[in-house]
Amino acid sequence: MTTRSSTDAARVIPEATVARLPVYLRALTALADSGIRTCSSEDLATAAGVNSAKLRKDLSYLGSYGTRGVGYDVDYLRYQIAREIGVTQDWPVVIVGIGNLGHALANYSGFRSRGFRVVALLDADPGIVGQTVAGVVVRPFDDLEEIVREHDVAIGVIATPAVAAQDVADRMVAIGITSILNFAPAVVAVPEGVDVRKVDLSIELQILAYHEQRKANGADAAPATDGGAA
Amino acid sequence: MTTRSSTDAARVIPEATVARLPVYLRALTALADSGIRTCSSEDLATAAGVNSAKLRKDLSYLGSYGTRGVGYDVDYLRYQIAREIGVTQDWPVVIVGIGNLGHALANYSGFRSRGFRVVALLDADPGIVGQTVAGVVVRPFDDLEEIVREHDVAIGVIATPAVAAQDVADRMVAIGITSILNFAPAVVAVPEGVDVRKVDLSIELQILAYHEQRKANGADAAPATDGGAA
DNA sequence: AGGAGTTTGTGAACGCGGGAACAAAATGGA
DNA sequence: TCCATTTTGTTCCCGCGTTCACAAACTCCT
Repeated sequence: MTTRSSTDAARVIPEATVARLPVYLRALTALADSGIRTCSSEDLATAAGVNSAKLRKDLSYLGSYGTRGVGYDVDYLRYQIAREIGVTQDWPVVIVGIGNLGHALANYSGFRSRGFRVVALLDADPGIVGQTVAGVVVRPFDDLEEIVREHDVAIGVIATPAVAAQDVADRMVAIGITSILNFAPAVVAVPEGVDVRKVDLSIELQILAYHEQRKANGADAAPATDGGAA
Repeated sequence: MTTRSSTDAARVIPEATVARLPVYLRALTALADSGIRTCSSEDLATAAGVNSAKLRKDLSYLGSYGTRGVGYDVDYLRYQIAREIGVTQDWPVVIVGIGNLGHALANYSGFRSRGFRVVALLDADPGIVGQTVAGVVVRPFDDLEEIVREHDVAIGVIATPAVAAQDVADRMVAIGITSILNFAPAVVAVPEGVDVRKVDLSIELQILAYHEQRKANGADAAPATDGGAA
């Protein structure tokens, strides 16, 4: 129905679908590494831990990249999803706050292999600035603007203590960063047009604790889990 | 309508609400630390970064803990939410996989301060076993069962490489762990009754990248026949 | 005491996402 | 060529979650 050329970026993809595309991408990479060239929606859905109908609907938002009666070409679909997400190119990223978590993030190889390149590590603590982490020298937080301009950075990662998070976010936004991944246990407010995603380690544990408590409390039934695999 | 006593655990709280309760808890703690004794739903909603109507509806699933015309008693509400989530007691947790991320998790003070106690660090690598991390000696993965029985552990954290994740999960489930927090970039399948939550660092970045790409691609411009080639 | 002003708790409308079921399209065999 | 088989792409329906809007309940001032 909709005329969609291969460079048509005007289609609207539901948020829920966008959040699953990286999972499909990972599953496809795993399949490709196993030497599998073609797969059905059922196969891929199993590998990704979702329902096959949901998978097909998700993929249909991207276009018709499968062949009825046959399935999907693993490499082709992988490329199409990568292109849609935008990870065929490398995204430069800065990490602010080189504590325990920042350390781990700087060393995380999954970033580079999935389309991201850490161009700088920043910290406000003079005791940390100058240290070498993951082969990179930690620079003072005030260098943020220079680094962002030099590498045209659009994505920033906050791994500072909670109290510093809002300040860092404000500074990032002022300099032109438009996407923030926040690991600090704090709500950061940003103006319209800036995306923030948050990852809170203890919140995830608390959610598990809630369900765990209910299991223990006898209760009536199993608390429907989110992605419980079959 | 529903008769709800303070110890009634049969009420069903929507998943979306459960996921926000820890955020409210954090916001309340922040308010309490600022010396604020009472707050309105508007205040708390702002602090938590949500809509006040949503906040009130969420809290209404727990009971009527506010006072009309006045607001909420910060400490009282905080206790009620903590009790509902189940973090008035301490939950013992084991962390498997003491690489970069496991290291950071072991050192993360937010766990202990929010109701969780890391009772053991485990790794399958003999080169890591025996090291002291966060004041705890890393033990061999095979000690899992002994530790889980000794401390009555219900929650396990997986911070291993992707290939090991499913094995570790299977082992955890076999031993009786019923809640898993998975940091490995892999889908883990578990039987019914076991809860799994996953945190994938690069997936979060990929979601940001998708939106970033769309911002760059001519944004919301009217979808002319030709995809904006600007 | 009574009314004005606040703020909570909730009923109802609405929109999004999930899942089943089916039509459309491709392959392969007779 | 034509039919059976397979698997995708899509439509329809349902349930959950979000939001609006308002009645109920409490305080404070006169």
